[in-house]
Amino acid sequence: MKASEELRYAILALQREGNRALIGALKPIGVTPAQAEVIRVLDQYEPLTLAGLGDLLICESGTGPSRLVDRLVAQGAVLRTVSATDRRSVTIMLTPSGRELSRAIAGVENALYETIDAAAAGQPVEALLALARIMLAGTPAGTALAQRAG
Amino acid sequence: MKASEELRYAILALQREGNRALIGALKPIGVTPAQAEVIRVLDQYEPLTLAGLGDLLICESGTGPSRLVDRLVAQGAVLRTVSATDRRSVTIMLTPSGRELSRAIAGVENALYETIDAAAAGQPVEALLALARIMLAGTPAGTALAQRAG
DNA sequence: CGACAATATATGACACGACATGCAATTGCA
DNA sequence: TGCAATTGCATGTCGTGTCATATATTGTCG
Repeated sequence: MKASEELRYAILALQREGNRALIGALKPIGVTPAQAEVIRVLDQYEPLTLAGLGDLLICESGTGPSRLVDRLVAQGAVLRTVSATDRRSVTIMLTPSGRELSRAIAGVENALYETIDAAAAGQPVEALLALARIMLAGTPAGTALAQRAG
Repeated sequence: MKASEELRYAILALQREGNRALIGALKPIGVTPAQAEVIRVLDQYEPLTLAGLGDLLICESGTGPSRLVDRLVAQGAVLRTVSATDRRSVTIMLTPSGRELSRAIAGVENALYETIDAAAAGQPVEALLALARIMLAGTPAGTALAQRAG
């Protein structure tokens, strides 16, 4: 198998296995990985419009994460209000319950990052991130990641 | 942002962007990335049972890729017959039309791999693959990848 | 031989993820 | 001012991806 082919499937496999692990870890909290990302982004960047949120999400939902936010509103984690200055756009913020969720999610994520650090110990992770930045240059997900990575 | 956190989101972003690109490239052929993977695996390993196919897929579909195969049967790319020796299991094979699809998919994939090679030129791809193998050790997707990588 | 566990697959339910379309509010420009 | 283009969001549709459950067939053990 070519290196580039194995690379493609390795990325797919890592995403799948990581996501499955994250689903299990987040289950006691009652959120999915996509919902967790929204909550964590809001905790750091709120208030955001729907489009602004979409620009910061890696798991960006095409035209806008309307339905993703729908479910978070339904479970009381975020507040969605029509903007006063532009009645087309909506302002999205965490509720107190959502901020509490964010702290719980942060705990799960930190445990995950320790697992990753242990598995990647002694490996050239920085070089891999450099490769990722090259391949993601100019893409929406790459832009979102660059902005959030600071 | 921690390196492990950026690594997690980089993997997610790479998978998303790569998948979007692949969707577009496969659209003229009329198959999705998941369907393309099934066809390519079958072309190399047929005949397979449903469980055997699932063990070789990176995009493994939990209890079995029944519905994924359903659509390929519906569009005439694969043949699904009940096994003679064990009437519980199913034998899956490509039709001539499916083999033709496989060749078209191979062309799209090769173009993708050239793009990847160009973007990754001079980067430590082997190191990334080594890291991936470590992190995927013991997982279903990792086992599938190891077997297919030969 | 007969109950019972194990196996292979199918199916229902829910939440994405991507694309296309539709609608209301705003902007821009003659 | 009037009206078309644009913007921001919602929604419909399709195909996964994951988990739980159901069904049929086979193997096993008393």
